[in-house]
Amino acid sequence: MNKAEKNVQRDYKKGYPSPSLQRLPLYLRQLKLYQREGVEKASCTRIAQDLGLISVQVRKDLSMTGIAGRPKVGYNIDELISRIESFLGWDKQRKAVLVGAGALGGAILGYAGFVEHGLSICAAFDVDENKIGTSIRSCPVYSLDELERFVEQNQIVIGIITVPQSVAQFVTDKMVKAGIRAIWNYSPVRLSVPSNVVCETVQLSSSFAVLSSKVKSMLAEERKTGPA
Amino acid sequence: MNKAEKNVQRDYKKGYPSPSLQRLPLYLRQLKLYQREGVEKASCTRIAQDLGLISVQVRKDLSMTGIAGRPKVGYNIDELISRIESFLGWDKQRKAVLVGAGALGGAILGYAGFVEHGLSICAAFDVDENKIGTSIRSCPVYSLDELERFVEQNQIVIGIITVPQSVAQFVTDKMVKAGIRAIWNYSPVRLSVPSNVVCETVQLSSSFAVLSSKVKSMLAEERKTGPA
DNA sequence: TTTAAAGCAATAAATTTTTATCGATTTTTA
DNA sequence: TAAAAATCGATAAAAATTTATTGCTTTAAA
Repeated sequence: MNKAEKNVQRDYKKGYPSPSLQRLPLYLRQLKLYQREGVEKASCTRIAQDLGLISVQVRKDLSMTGIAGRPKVGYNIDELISRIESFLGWDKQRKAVLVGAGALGGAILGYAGFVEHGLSICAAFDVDENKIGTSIRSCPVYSLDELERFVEQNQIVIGIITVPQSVAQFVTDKMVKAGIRAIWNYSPVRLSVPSNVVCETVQLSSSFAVLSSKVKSMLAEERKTGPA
Repeated sequence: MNKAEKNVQRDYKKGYPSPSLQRLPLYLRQLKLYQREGVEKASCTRIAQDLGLISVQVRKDLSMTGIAGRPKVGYNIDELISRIESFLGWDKQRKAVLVGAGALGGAILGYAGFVEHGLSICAAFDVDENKIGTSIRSCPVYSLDELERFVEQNQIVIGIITVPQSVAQFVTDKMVKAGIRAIWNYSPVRLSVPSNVVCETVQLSSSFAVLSSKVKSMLAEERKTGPA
């Protein structure tokens, strides 16, 4: 590894383990399920069982939030939920805009779950004249030209990118210029952003690659041992 | 970890490192970019640079596919592409159905990229009478009642789930019963499937959790050192 | 009241994944 | 034609992540 490569890597600041962070929403969902069932306490053993994990991992993950559990009892569900939510910053609403009011954009606007994660999508933007002026899922669609003004006036923090890959970097630059600080990117391109802006890309094909690999080894297995 | 927990874990067969698998589509995309530019060879150094990775990691990842590179030159791009594609099984089309012809389903049907990954979505299914009989992105929408017959008659391997979480397990069971062997799940529920069926869940909230964590540490950093 | 069981917390071990190093090979340049 | 530079492939080291172990605490049952 040469010096240039080292600098690339060092750009990311060491925080919490990413696999653990990614499991937190699973716990949250399960805990809310318990909550709806009227259960008040949950042990790691129980949570692990219900999620197909093992208890020590759950315990270690949850310890990130600083919660204390009681032996033989577990954690208080209400407290655990609010601990996780505040750990992720999901306890307060963060304002967002979405650019690209196509099918994918519409799907994200329509997914109610994100509201529970503190994501408040205030407006969508597009260049399509037929969409501008309409509402999608009660979210107004404006012209992309108005992005900058809107972001400034409404102190938007998060930008969601659901445009075709050919214009993803262009939209990113516009967002950055407008003052967006975090970008949730649904396009498959690697966006370049300044160091004071964070970015997270959803790679659907990565997920499909994992599935494909599973399929391949399943089929290979069957050729050896015969179909199930 | 008790015995029951051990069995849960052992259910998955050890294959290739999942992080490596997830990077393969990134390489593929970059390589096709080179290809369109008319470039014939690419070194790990170059690929790493363009993707923000380091060369040894790229080299190790690509070695999964069994490709041989030449020192000082790199890999032949055409060959590397077909190696990756065949490694993932993306070189031959696999037939799929999609259940849940809502916004998310429509977005997936509309994403042309998946065709390049060997994913051939033959039909969509829904229970909404207004959708049944129509076409979305030139993909016919049938009644969910017809799923089983269609899967059997057309030898469908993959099922894509884009329904609300409340019916995800119900749809899964239907798919399994019909003979689907792989499920790509876009709902946030953990699906239970028999051991001869593989399943991969897209967790959008996990991605958002990572972004949220980045935002939190960015903001915390700024409170210490002052805004950029 | 004692004993047993469940489960948390902390620490240690194992595993997986990433990164570094080194020798060999190919190309380019002197 | 020899030396230098780039990069592969393999192996070793380091770091990150997962899993195991141990001791202590709380609850419940004998």
